[in-house]
Amino acid sequence: MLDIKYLRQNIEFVRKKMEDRDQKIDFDRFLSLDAKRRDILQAVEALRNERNSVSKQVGKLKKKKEDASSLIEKMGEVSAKIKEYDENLRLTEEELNAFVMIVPNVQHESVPQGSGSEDNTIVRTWGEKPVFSFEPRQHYDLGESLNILDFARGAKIAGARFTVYRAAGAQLERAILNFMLDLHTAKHGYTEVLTPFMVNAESMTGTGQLPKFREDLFKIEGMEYYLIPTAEVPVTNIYREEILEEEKLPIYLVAYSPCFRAEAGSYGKDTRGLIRQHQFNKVEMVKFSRPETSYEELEKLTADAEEVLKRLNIPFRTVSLCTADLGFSSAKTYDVEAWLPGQNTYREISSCSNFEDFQARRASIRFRRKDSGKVEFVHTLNGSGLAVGRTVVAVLENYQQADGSVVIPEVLRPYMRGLERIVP
RNA sequence: GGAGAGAUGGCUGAGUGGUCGAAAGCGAUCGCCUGCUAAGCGAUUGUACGCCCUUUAAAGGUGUACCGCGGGUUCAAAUCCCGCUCUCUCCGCCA
Repeated sequence: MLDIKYLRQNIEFVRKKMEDRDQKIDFDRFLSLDAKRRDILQAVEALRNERNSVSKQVGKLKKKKEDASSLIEKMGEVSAKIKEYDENLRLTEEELNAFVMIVPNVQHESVPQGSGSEDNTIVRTWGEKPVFSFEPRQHYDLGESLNILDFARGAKIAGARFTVYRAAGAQLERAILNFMLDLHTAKHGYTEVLTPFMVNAESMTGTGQLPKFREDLFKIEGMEYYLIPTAEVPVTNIYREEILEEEKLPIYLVAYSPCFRAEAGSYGKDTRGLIRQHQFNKVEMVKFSRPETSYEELEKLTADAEEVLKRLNIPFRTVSLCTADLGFSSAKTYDVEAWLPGQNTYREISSCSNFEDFQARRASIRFRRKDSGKVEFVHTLNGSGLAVGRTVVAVLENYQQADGSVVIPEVLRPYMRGLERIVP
């Protein structure tokens, strides 16, 4: 969320930024709520001040065994008034809070203006697209004919958008996952964490899923637990309501987790295959940084995600999301898109974002400056490193052979007991 | 699931209705002392939100709130009452 003070003082700037994001937000209502809140606050604080000082006098009088009944009577009235104002204040703050919680982040100045994914700008492309002497097949065909992906049985035991992996397929998923975790921990300086896969409402609010995107989440019935849609949620919330030492920054964490997404409103999109599932595995990188280095960290984070594809020798391109595609909490996002020959297109396989202090303010994640002793919000960043299921898709499609087999990329072979090829 | 104990500042830990934002100790920072270090001495040591002042900064002044969370009693609550959450101990069950 945005800082209320910042919003108050830069209302026209934010108004313009939200127009660029095509967000219709009633900032006049914000201004009036904010003014109302401060009016009530001043009134109630004056009353409290009176009550505090008179109550002290009462204490002194009673000690001297003198009469204080008139003061007590008067303060009874004051207290009743305070109660009234408090209720009013609570309602106003609730409204104000509800408003601020649904205002998206202010995008960075480098974010391209646009009205759809066609306006995302291509930052770079890497790799040689493989050339096939045959018509390359889509991953779900390959997966079924190799008997490593079973969509029918996934649907039977759970429903649409669930898949059973078997044999070399299950092994490939696990190999990719371990390869990525090892790369990020050994070469990129991340510390691995393993978190709960269910979280409470406070955590979901901290990273921005709640209150606005409730319908995208799976909730446990009868309990205040939500299944995580990404490890970003538990990992970012590790430091919720904490003040960190400046020397500890930047903090790099990497986590494997399954991700659960209701995919509300995606009917008809990517209905076949592994691309869009209710449950998928992901390796997620999360950073906590000082504000002045967060954009530098975003570049490094994106490079860390790209490195996975480079080592797998899968062609990709990186795009900077335009205002229309930018997520609610993000100030700037790069999507890394892997080349999928079967689909003859690039598909998102990683999304790397700088949230600046947007999540940190919601989650109250702060740090203390060493020289001044001042407390400030950290900047949080995260990026997939990578989505595992989609990486399986990319491997199958890029490494498929004329005979229907799939060659295992060399870096994955140690994770698959030396297996070089998946054959029908 | 049953029984009991507890939750106070960066940490340890006092505080059972008023002078408590909170004793004491530790730690930290600054200063003094000192050939260096240690010891010693002195000072400082939370966060948030308002208001005043100010260049919409910083600093400063001032007020309010916060002793796990939420409510209640009272002129007045860290302290009394109710509910909740979490932690610990014992018993049961369990991967």
